[in-house]
Amino acid sequence: MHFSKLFAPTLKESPADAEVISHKLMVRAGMIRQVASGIYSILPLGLRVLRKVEQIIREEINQVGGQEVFLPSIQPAELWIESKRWDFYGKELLRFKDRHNREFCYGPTHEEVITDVVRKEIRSYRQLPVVFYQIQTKFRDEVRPRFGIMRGREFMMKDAYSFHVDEEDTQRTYHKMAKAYSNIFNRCGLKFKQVQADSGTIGGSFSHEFAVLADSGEDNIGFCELCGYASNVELAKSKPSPASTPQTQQQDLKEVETPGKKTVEEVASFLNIPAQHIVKTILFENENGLVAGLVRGDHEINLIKMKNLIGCESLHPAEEDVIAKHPELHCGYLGPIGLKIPIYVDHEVSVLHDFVTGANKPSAHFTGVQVERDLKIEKTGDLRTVMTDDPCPNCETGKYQVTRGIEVGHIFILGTKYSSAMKAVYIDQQGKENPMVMGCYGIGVGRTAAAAIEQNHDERGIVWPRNLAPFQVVIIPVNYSNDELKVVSDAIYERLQEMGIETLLDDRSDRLGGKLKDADLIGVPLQIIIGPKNLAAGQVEIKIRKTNESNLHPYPQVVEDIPDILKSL
RNA sequence: CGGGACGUAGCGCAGCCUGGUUAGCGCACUUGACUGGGGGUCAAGGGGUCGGAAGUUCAAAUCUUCUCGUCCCGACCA
Repeated sequence: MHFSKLFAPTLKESPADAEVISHKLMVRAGMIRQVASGIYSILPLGLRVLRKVEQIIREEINQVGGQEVFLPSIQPAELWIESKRWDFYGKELLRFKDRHNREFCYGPTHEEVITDVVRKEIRSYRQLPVVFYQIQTKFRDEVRPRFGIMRGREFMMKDAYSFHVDEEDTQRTYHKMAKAYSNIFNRCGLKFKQVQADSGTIGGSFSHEFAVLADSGEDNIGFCELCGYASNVELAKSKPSPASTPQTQQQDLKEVETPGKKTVEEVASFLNIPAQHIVKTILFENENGLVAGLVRGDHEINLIKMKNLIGCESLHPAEEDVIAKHPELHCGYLGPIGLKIPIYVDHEVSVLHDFVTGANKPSAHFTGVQVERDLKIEKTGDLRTVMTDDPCPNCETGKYQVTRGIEVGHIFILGTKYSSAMKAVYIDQQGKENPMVMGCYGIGVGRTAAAAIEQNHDERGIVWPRNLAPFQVVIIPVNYSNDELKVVSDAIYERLQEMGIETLLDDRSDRLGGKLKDADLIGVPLQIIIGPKNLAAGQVEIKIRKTNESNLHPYPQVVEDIPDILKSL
């Protein structure tokens, strides 16, 4: 490709509306342009990268028996009504009507459609298992799209679905798929972790996320370097402390005045005690009304764990106006004693003695609170979000590291949720009808490319992992209008093309500085710089983008070495 | 959905508070010349419904109201 013919509108300055580095660099490198909030046009350089990701995905998913299909982006409401998700999915589902006034949606995911295909065509256990996948544009009307292509509303996704006779067989495919995912992200040159994850609204029995470790990630990942345990903090288990016996005699319950001291920090410094000796009470609302969660003052309560412990349908932090309807509730002075709603307690609280809680009246707290003596507990369990340096729940001496992660892949075992609702059944060996057991496996294609930039960039621009680079080599003649430089540049270009190496020839009339800046920005792994002085000495300069290392090599022999140099990167 | 901010040339911004001829700057763009190893120099140019609508005023980029768009924080989220 000649650079003069490539549509790569590079920018010197970062766009004002970009926040994270991958977004800035993708726009600056001329890979993408925004069309509307969360909706982007992918320009040639961007598409080349996405195609690389797609191809890697195809190869690995084919390898584990996936068959590629292409399902409609527009889906009829009937299927979603059948699966009960038409009402459940909410505003994120983009809905509209056709000219006959029939309702449709733009597919945010494709369980319904693929299940519909399978139920119509597959009858017997002999035809199972099957794995289908597609790479398709999805639309989710996110409340807040951000970070460019990383969290767009419209986005490219690989989604795969598997159908099985039973859970055990589903697990076999699930594990194969997990391995394929590891291969994919390794080939993409990413540092990632496979972590336990919440299955969210897709539903199902268990699931793993593939998280690329990067500060700009929106998830928190907890992992133990010693034993390898890794989980999204949404459900990362906390290790219960052993029950302790009080060193002195139990204190008596005592009410103290704490005017204006509402936060844990304020109360801790006012009473001159550590935050660990305070227990905070957090109000939530579920389908049955208000409930309270208790965690230690220095801990954060975890909504998902709370929901799981209660076993309720929905759970969210109590709204202010709901709290306002209860005159006995005083925010800042909430406490479990005398509270007339179900109380759920973190197990770290249950081993405490002589702690402080709100007194359920303005400007007062209790000290000397004892769990056994003073609290009426609905249930105790793991309620808090783990933090760095917390003990690992899985091994003896390990500790949690908590870092940010970008969720690039997610795999689920769905069970029979969709097959039951939509009657996707097979006949087993006994001639009996059973719902198929399903698995589902997604990868964000654009997000994977963006995550690769988050992990591989420097102050000059993108440093593409070799397998994702839009071009492997860029040839930069210092002055292409100089005949000798042009002849050599063209010759190298021709030869590399013959060798099947994706090469960009910067034939533009720009000055060298500009061409180098663009090459750095775009992130092509190898630069071949051809200048008059070096060439007169029979040499060309080879520069490695990643390390900025630059070496002179004899021309023309060096051209034949390029494949090896690339492999060594 | 709650809170905050922004919208002026392709991009990045100033001007607005305190209304007053032809609305500026940098980059980019066009033409020419000189240049040619990290965005060079000089000269000459082109490009604007100041997001939109209504209002206040002798006069609106500037003040008011409404509206649309975009971004940030939060809530939410395969």
